[in-house]
Amino acid sequence: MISPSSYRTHPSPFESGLRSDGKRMTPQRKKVLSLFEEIGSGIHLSAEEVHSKLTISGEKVSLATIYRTLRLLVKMTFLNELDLSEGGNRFELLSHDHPDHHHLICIRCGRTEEFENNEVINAGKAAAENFGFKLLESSLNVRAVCPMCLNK
Amino acid sequence: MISPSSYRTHPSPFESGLRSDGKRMTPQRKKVLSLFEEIGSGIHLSAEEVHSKLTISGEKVSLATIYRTLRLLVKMTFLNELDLSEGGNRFELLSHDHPDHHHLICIRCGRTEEFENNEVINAGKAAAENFGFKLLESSLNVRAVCPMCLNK
DNA sequence: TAGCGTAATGAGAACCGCTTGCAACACAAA
DNA sequence: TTTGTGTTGCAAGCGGTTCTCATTACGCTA
Ligand SMILES: [Mn+2]
Ligand SMILES: [Mn+2]
Ligand SMILES: [Zn+2]
Ligand SMILES: [Zn+2]
Repeated sequence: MISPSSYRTHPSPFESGLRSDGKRMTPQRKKVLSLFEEIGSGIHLSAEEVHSKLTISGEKVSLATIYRTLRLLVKMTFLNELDLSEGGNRFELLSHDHPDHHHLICIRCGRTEEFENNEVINAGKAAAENFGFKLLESSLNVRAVCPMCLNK
Repeated sequence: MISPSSYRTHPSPFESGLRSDGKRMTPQRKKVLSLFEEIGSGIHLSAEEVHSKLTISGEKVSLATIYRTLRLLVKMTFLNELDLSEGGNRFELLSHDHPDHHHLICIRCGRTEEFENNEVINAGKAAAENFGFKLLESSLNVRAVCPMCLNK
């Protein structure tokens, strides 16, 4: 008789990515990626926010490990790292439907909206090409004040 | 007879801007702005770089004063502050011929090229408008690898 | 399923860019 | 010159991130 635990379940893309590189799956790594997958795309969290969200829901992962894991997840292209300025870098689930979006940030309250724009993508491509650079990524940050912060 | 020192020379825009705000002109402030004016626009210096350039040319200005002065010059719109990522913010002379340019940065050696693109400016305007935000500024940073860093 | 080699973690120190508190200093108005 | 207050230099402090190192634990192998 085959016990339930002996079923060989498909390793997740995360797990197989790790394995193929001599790295290991750990509960901490699972928790960090799951957090992003549960809250979905369009949310931009700082390392501290990831830490406190996990802590609040009873999971204990040290801040050092969170930083290490975020770096790893960015390198593995599960997450995207954003430099929106003001209080630390932020991370978001890399959504394959909206890979190249940009950000509109309220400098007062931090509210962040996303938008897509092909001209911006093309502008980045064109600039890199003109100077003979190999393009990696281009990011447009629009700093502004949101309606709520405007009238008060 | 009028002695040479009694000629009242026109105060610079910098000096009159300061005066009109109850602030004072100081040798330190002159030195920092002069450095930027001498090297011209299109050069992006970190606070540390400003400090070492002044130190090398025999001028002694403390790093704290340099940070304070850079902040002041940004507020007075003589300088522009850039967040190109990697090792501290950078400052450049605000050139009135190229006020709204963008940056192409080599992530290996730091080489930075400037380019202008109206579609990008319009994309920022449009995004702010769509969400009812009041636009402050928008900056496109293109991260790439320069030709020199590519072949080695 | 126990043993083992090595990757990963947690805790805290260190680091980096930047800001701030404070006493000494120096512009500029009278 | 005197005086008031803005500015400076120094050193301590701070927030975000990385590093060091002893301990833990993943997962391969027998
Ligand atoms: Mn986003
Ligand atoms: Mn520039
Ligand atoms: Zn707001
Ligand atoms: Zn380069």
